[in-house]
Amino acid sequence: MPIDREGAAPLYLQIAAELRAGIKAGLWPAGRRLPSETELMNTYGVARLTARSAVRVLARAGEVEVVQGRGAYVRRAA
Amino acid sequence: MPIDREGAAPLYLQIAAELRAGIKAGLWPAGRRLPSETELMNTYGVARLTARSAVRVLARAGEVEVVQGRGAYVRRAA
DNA sequence: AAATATTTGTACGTATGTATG
DNA sequence: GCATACATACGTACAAATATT
Repeated sequence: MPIDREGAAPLYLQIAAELRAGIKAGLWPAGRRLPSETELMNTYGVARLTARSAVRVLARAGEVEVVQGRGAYVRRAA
Repeated sequence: MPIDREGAAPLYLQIAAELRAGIKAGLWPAGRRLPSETELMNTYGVARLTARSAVRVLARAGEVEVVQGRGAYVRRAA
């Protein structure tokens, strides 16, 4: 599902939703690393800040753990 | 020509231009290695990312070839 | 062979400036 | 003014490839 640049929701929330859907679908199981910010930039055609903001949404919600120099890792569901 | 931090052009483009000028002036002939990213950092007083970005400009243009663990080598003009 | 140093590659953290709605 | 979004730039950390000792 491509992101909608005209649409209502902010890009970073759309991407966050995509990531959530991917996690739920088992695309990235617990312990797996999410795509890097650079990969998200390329995948969605957004700036790094936007990619970061998306990942941060999941991090704040405790769904992933972000580690400097490594990446964002999926936490096992509680 | 020192780089201009206030100026219009982004630092990495200014440095890229400097490197191009050096190549054209024969400072680094074909096959020679450009200064390393660390050297560029020190020479221009910039961060590594900025030095990298400058070299990448030339690499994308096919003017140099970058090899991990070695450096950026000047290609002979076509 | 092994250890160390050099150099590029990748990745996140942070800050600032600009533009738009 | 504020939130969103892009671009630039510095900082930090670690991995991978290469070169040297």
